[in-house]
Formats: sequence, structure tokens, C-alpha cells
Amino acid sequence: MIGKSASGQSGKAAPQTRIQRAKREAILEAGLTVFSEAGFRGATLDRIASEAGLSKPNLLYYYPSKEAIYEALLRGLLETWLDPLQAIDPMGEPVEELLGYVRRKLQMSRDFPRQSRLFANEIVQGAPRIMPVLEGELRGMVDRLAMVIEGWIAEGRLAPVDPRHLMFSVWSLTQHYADFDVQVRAVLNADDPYPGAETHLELLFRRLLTP
Amino acid sequence: MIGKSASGQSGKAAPQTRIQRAKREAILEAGLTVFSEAGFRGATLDRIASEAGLSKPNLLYYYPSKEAIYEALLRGLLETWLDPLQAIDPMGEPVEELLGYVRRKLQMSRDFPRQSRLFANEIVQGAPRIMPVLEGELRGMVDRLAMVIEGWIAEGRLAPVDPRHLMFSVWSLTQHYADFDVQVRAVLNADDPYPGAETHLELLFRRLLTP
DNA sequence: GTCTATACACGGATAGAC
DNA sequence: GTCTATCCGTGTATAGAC
Repeated sequence: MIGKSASGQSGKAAPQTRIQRAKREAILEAGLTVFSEAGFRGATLDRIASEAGLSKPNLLYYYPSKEAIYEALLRGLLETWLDPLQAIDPMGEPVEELLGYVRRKLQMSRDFPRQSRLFANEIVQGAPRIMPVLEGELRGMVDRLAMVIEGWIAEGRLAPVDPRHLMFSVWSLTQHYADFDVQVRAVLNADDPYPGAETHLELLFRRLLTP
Repeated sequence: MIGKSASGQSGKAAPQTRIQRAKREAILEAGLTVFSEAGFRGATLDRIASEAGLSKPNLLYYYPSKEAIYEALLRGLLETWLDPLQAIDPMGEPVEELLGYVRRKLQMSRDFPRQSRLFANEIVQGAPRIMPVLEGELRGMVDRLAMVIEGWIAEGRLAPVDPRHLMFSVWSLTQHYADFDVQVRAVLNADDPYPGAETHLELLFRRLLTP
């Protein structure tokens, strides 16, 4: 299970030299690549090890199991992932605050597509490991934001929308460009879909949200 | 590879009794369930066989390999999947035609969530088997539709939008409710997200598309 | 056509030398 | 800490009896 302890370091608080930290980092980096491409079951320790430049047993010296690497990745993911949501300012101008959120989220798809796909893989397959976080932290954050949005609507500073479905729209539209990347590129027959995407999403949300 | 031959029956044109058809059908049905939940590698013949009420060797009598079942499913998927796109009428009223497409697509997410997730799994992991279809048929259909949409915009019957990114928006918004189902339910803490989704998407696209 | 038994490869994890 | 060798479970696929 995920999200129970704050530090991901197994509690032992071992001294941790720089070189150890570096190798653990390399493993997570490799794991991110492999897990995001193949999903949990599709990934192999062989590939992760070779990608990280380590032998398989050596990799298992740093992380005790495949599961452990995967869970460490999910844990790390959640912080950066939920961050942009926190950055929405209830005191700001509603439409601009939400558009800023959309922009940050789209940028994350461009800059961290592997993280997005890792998350997508986990959810599509039923979120076997990350479900508690969805029902706990995520729902809590969305509930809080929903109240803010409803306040904005009541004040007439935002067009009336269902706040939670609005969130789903932001997530799906932005993450689509990372998760369905190959399809997007195949259809567009172009290299970088993001300039077009940014313009399109700005237009879409401005039209939806402007009172 | 997918989409080369029209019939999925391996060319032998064997007589095919009703009972054989029924078993092949049961296998595909079971395969859809298992592959959509676990992805290609995560699925096992054991689970598919037991789900279909067959022994494993018996299953392999009807389909020669795991790959064969998977490819048969992808092939079958594409027809129903691209169908709603074909149903858009260039002679109809633009906003209503596109809203109809959105509605049909959302209904497919509700009625065939396993198909949606099967497709999502395939694409997220780089579309190793279905890429040719994306670059061929899908791109072709989107290109044709894009011209229709551009015509509508030129006539002032539709607000100016990038036609291809509009398609991405329809796909991501509607399929999100099938693919990220567990997340949607976790956040909403409710059972059936679809009534809310339909209202929301109708509002969203009407606002976006009305000139 | 359908079963039991089994071959065989792959992958996660461990043992133990260095 | 890092390696080589290896164990062993799981999973695809086949052999061969019925």
C-alpha cells in the first residue's frame, strides 16, 4: 500500500552515502522509464537493471523487490502530481487561476510524460496499489477545491459548472497528450503537438469558464 | 500486425459449426475482460480459459496463441470504435452533429468500458500492434472530418477551433469516464458518474462550438 | 474436440564467493 | 557492495491418450 509513511526510506535511517543515493536515484529513473512503457507486470528487473547500468542482484541490494521500486515511484509521483492543484489561489481571479492550472498541467504532460503514463497504467488497471490515496488525499483536495469553485460561481465570477467534472476535464484533456502521445502524433503527422494543444485548451476553457 | 485482412478467420474458411462459433465467441468475451483489466502481458491464458469455462489446451485449440486472441479483439474493436465517427453527417447542423458524436462516444464508454480500457492499454504502452491502423485508417478519417469542420467554420456555422485537437478533446473527455473509472468514482464517492458527465460535456461542447 | 501431463522459457529472488 | 550461479514459481505452448 502507498502513502502510509512520510519518508520512503524504509524507516531504518541508514547513513546513506552520496554514491548510494545516486544509485537509488538511477534505479528510480530507470524504473520510471520501464514501468511507464510496460506497466507493472510488463516491466522486468532485467530491463530496469540494464537501463540503470547495474546487475540484477545489485539492483535488488538497493531495493528489496520489484514491488518496492514501483511503490517508491508511485509515492514520489504523488507529490509533484498534486502540487499544481495546491497552487490554485482561492483569492485570485477565478478564470485565470483555473487557466493557470490547465497550463501547468499541460506543461507537466510535456515535461514528464513518463510519470503521466505510469499513473495512467496504474489507474486503467484498477489502481490496485494507489486506490487509498485516491479515496483519501485526492478526494479531500478535490472536495476543498470544489467549495472554492462553488463560491466563485455564487459570486458570479465564474460560469456555472460542476466542479468535479471540471477537474476530470482538466485532467483528461491535459494528460491525454502524454498518455495517448503515439496516437496524437500518428493523427497529426507532426512532431510537437504541444503548441497547438496549448492554444486549443486555452480557448476551450476560456469559453467554458468565462461567465 | 493488425488490419491487413478483412476477415479475421485466418483464411482457411473452415466450415465452422454453431458450437464452434459460440466457443470462439466465449473466448473473445473472456479475453476482453482479462486483457482490459490486466493488459497484454498481465493477462494469462489460465484466467482467460477459466473465465470462458474451457481448459487451457482447449482454448489453444480454437486460437493458436495468446497473441491471436489479442489481435482478434483489437481487430473487432476498431470497427465499432470508429463507427460513430462515420455517423457524422456533413450535411447536418454542425453543432448538433458534433454534440451527437460526443453523446454516442460517451455512451460507448458507459456501455463498453472494457473495450475502451483495452484500447487505452494498447496506446499507453506505445501501440505496438495497432500503430499501422492509427497512421492509416484513423488518420485518413480524421483528415476527412477536419475538412468538413473547416468548411463549417468558414461558413460561420461553427466557432473557430482546431479540428484535430477538437477530436482529441472528444476522445479524451469521453473515454476518461471508462479508462479512469476507478479514479472518477473515488473522487465523486458516487456510483454512476454518467448523468453528471453527460450534462457537463453537453455544456462544455456547446459553449466551445456555438459560433 | 477435449482432456492430462509435460516440455520449456522467462523472470523474480536468493546463495555465497570475492 | 558487487558479482556468478542458481533456485523455483509461473505461464505459454505442445504431446499424445481418449
